[in-house]
Amino acid sequence: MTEDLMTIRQMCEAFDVTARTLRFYESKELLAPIRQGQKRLFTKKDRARLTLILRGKKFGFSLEEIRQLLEMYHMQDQQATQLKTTYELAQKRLAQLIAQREELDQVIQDLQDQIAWGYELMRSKNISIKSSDE
Amino acid sequence: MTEDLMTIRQMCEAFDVTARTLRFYESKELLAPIRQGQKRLFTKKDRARLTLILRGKKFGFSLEEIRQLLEMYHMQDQQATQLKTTYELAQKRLAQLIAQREELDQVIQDLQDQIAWGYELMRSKNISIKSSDE
DNA sequence: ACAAAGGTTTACGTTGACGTAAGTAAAACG
DNA sequence: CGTTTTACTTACGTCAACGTAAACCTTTGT
Repeated sequence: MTEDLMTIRQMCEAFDVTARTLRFYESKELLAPIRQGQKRLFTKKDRARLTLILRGKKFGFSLEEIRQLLEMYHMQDQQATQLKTTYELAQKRLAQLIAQREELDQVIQDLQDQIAWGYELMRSKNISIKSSDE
Repeated sequence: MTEDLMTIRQMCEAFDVTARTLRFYESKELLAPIRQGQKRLFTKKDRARLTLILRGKKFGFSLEEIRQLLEMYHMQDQQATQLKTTYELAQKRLAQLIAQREELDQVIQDLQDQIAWGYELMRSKNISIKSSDE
């Protein structure tokens, strides 16, 4: 049962990141692996956090922004004020994300139109298209 | 009719970017304003491109990636090979964008769940919530 | 016993995307 | 006609997010 602990190397392989990255995240207080002597041991909690970190990164959140969002996960006993602040911050983020999705829909539409246009252009020039396997 | 030309300062105000940014984009061949002596004059085409650049940036495209995508807009007379390459590149991008949208939907869902959880937590602690105007 | 494997800290290097400052030149205004 | 305004080039600075190298432990297999 005590074996939900992972070494740094195992983490690297599981999440496809470098050891440097994990140590860097720790230095920025995004992760807090426990220590066995010198060595880091990453818990389930660390893995959950890392998943969120990597997900956040895909959408252009800075590490500092991610750090703030991560706080929300562990505020059970914190002060009310801070909780409320984070709650409001989360609301703002949500609004941003929804706006971002609308824009993304637009970008996808634009690109699809362009592809259709390019397709016609290619047809008119008799360029064979095929899939891509030569 | 020759007045779809804008100075750098006008561009800055219209798009809320700095002059440095516009010159930087030119140096990276993302923009190609015409010159009147030393001075840059930005055409409608430049503005269309800048719109796309800024839009692309919102979704984490690097300037180099954006540059490649921009090529598609002006390939009318180019070689077929290049056209085909770009066409395929656009297809890949499209797939990426759609995947990104799916992930974004997931992030939005997660955040909404968290907000609901935080809301309950706050209710249980009798923290007043209100809108935010106070 | 000892070398290879895996881990550590410390610290300088790098890349992308600009910021910022210095020093000119041209143009528009009072 | 002098002086602000606007713009230009050149070039060094910056910040985030790591990469990379050096120098060092410690365990583990043979």
